[in-house]
Amino acid sequence: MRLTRAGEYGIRCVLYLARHGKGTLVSRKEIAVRTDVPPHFLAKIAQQLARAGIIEILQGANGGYRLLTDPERITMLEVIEAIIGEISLNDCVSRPESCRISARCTVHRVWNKANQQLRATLEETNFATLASEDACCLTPFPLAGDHDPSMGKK
Amino acid sequence: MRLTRAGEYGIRCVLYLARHGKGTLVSRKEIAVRTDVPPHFLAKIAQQLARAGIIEILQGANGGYRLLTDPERITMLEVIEAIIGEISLNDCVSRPESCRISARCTVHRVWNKANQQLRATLEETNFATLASEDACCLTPFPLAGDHDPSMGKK
DNA sequence: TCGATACAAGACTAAAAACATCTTATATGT
DNA sequence: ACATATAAGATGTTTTTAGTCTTGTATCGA
Ligand code: SF4
Ligand code: SF4
Repeated sequence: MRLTRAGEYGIRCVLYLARHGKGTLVSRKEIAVRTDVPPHFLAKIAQQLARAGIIEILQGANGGYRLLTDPERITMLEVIEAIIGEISLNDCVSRPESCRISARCTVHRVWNKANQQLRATLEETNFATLASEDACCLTPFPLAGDHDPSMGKK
Repeated sequence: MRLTRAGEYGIRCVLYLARHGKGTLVSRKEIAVRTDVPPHFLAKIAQQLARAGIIEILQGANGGYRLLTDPERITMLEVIEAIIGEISLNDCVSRPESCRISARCTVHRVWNKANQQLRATLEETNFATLASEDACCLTPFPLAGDHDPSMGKK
């Protein structure tokens, strides 16, 4: 009953990009270092985010990732489900046919309700809100100026 | 982001017992067969439920399990957390120290809220309600009379 | 145009968790 | 005493998670 590491990393990535604004290109290395995510793992996560239409990936020298949408139009639910698939607290929530009594199961109804409620809460939260509040989801210290010359360089 | 099988099985076990009422002794074999849970797996789950004070286990010939509390005083949250531990949607919810920025992380606050909400929903649901509604969480067909001579026998 | 840089894509591996079973011991009713 | 029932934990299998590695492709700029 917990988020996977990949999901957490996906949120960090999108949040980092959101703080830089829609359309700003940021290198994978910078994101990886600043959000404390293994670079190759981030690559895989980014690909899923790209497939979901949340970010765009630019190849080549000076390549990187950038947000395709305004941060306020990206929800936590979107990002998480792009990475780990649709949230389902119990197997019978996403696949009622997996349990033959699901149609008349009172427990099933509770799970459905809880699941829907959880998804709604995550859908209410957008990345503009997350990024604008005073706190931030990044690891290393120099954050304010957004331009650390040591970043983006080997 | 899902319940484990053990958690699901624990709920089935308690619900089956709840339908028989507090204090009624039911053999492990009967519960296992009727709720479609592997008998040895059920044994382990039952031990956790016993440690949590939800059921009592009687050894010896004609042994079995029985509910210690009135079904209306047992919540889904209790049963689930007796099996899988405290619900925690993200690692930082149960162990804020696992992420050094949790104190000032906006994402962390969303998880906390969602987690609390989920636990509240499960806490609202008790087994008297679950057992009294027309549907039931059991697998085999003969349920009404509660006395199937083929059960409890080898 | 060539080399350096940066990401793509998927194969591969290690570790952990989930799921289940097996074995030996203990308790109880007849 | 014996049959029956669970206790407790060791063991085993499978699946998922987490992370790395390798080979290939795209872009920039000297
Ligand atoms: S018994 Fe009810 S809650 Fe359990 S898996 Fe089946 S439908 Fe879902
Ligand atoms: S960055 Fe925030 S949400 Fe992510 S683990 Fe740390 S505290 Fe939790």
